[in-house]
Amino acid sequence: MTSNADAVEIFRTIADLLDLLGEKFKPEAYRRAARSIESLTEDLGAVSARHELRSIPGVGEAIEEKIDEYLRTGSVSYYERLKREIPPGLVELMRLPGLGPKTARRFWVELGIEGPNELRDAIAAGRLAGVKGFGEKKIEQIRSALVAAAAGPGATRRPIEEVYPVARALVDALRTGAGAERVEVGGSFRRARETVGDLDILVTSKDPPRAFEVFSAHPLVAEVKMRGETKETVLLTGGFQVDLRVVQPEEFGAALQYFTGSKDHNVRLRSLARDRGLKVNEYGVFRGDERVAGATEEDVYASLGLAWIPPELREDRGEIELAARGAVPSLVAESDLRGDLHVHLTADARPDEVDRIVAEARQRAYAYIGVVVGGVRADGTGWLLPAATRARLSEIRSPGLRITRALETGLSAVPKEAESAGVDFRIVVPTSLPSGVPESQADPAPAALFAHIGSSVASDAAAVKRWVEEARRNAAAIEVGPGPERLDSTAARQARESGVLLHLPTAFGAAADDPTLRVALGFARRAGATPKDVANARSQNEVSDAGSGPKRGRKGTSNAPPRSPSAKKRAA
DNA sequence: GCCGTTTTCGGCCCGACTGTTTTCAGTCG
Repeated sequence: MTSNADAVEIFRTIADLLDLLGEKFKPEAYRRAARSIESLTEDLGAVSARHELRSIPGVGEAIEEKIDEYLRTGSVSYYERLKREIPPGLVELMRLPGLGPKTARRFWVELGIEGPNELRDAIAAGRLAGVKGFGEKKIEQIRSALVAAAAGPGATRRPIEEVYPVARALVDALRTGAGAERVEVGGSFRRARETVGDLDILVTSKDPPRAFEVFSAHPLVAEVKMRGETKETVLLTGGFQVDLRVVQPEEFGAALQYFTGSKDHNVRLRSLARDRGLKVNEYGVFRGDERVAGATEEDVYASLGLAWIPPELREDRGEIELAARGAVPSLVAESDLRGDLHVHLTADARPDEVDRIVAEARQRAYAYIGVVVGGVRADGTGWLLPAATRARLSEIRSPGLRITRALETGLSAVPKEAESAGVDFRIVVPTSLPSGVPESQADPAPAALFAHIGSSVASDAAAVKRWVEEARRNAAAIEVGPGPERLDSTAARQARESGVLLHLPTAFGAAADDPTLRVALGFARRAGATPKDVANARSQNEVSDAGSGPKRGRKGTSNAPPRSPSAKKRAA
């Protein structure tokens, strides 16, 4: 069995092994290819079958051959040979913080050390003392890195929704307490990647030392790792790393662009600049010694002949070409949202909860909401909101707001007891009725939305593909956002490219700083979604048309949610 | 090993910081 993730790991390790051999440019070439493969929305096997491997950025003749060999045989002979040449323990060594390929190689060549255990013993035996380039501090640094590595994996990337509150707290502290004028978070957080390895915070300040003081005194900060003139690195409790950089106002745009990345995007930008006789760094865009841009990101891109590119697209996946043609898509934004088809109440909600939801929808100026009135539990039994609450839903009127009722069911599994709910459309969730549970024979309401779909793409790309295909066949939207039950940005891109609309959770009833919607928007934007690609950014009219794509098989008849008579008239 | 509105060969982002140096190499992002 082959997988993209497996191929990525092979190419990453090849890069590390080549690093250890002292190769200059090959390692980056293999890493580049690995990053590209990681962000693919389909299996390498499918790309290979179409003979399109070379269209993957960073994949040329040699890497194409290795991918094909991997797909055929499950292994790569070049990789196997490198592993025989170089002790695998050296890769572990060079991955220790503060150590790199050069140092690991010196241990191997000069001291015969082939792995972490041997290095630990060598340090204990004093064999490093007196070796050129290894002073007391360096040896101590290595010793503690070894101890940390032995204690288990260090700080790993964290889900972006967990990082939101941390980012917010630090940004607030810098704004209010540190005299910082502009404050922005860059890095993969700003690009809305699913996971974030560290935070890069940029500020302008007339008093940098004060910014550093306030920052390192923040209650979340456990340890100051490093402080220079313009940059400070701290570790939070739990080991999460945050970098603070203080820049001049005239550099702010260039610095934000630079520290937002991605690496591949920046490399492309730099070579584009070089071709035009310009130089880009974090201080600005320069022609010789003259700064031609730097205060804003728009200036930086414009000086290179490019339209501004939303951070979520900066992955070198064709966005620079789009920006050169002035064809960057207008990605969906919060202000585009016009409703929510998936509003949950608690199962025992009282009628006044309905009024609360409606008030919130009005406050957001939404045109429609779909409220879940019942569904099917894992054991196959149905549940419904209390009768009085359902009655309130049916009778409540709110000018300009259409209220529809949804039932959560399996793809075809509608429990008989949920029949009486009187619903407008179904939300399909991954469940099936156990044998013996009576299934409704009535014509079910159409499926307009697929939700609660387990979607960690890395773990089961095939399952995501099946759900996207089912959503497409039902002409239903599919939910995108944080958490294991929603599609991530890679799966969202796959859905969008298959012509499936995305649905964003708008977090009814949540606290003002709840990150769910922001993260969902970020994922949708990473997937390249414009308002037209998002079900709940469409007008009520268009949403009512959700069932007008490829026809459902079986029992599907009407569109969902049903159009109001006036909507039908307008559409006609 | 990849790549090309100057190139199919000759480039490949670039600056901050640390430690160990006495002018710089290695690592990191």
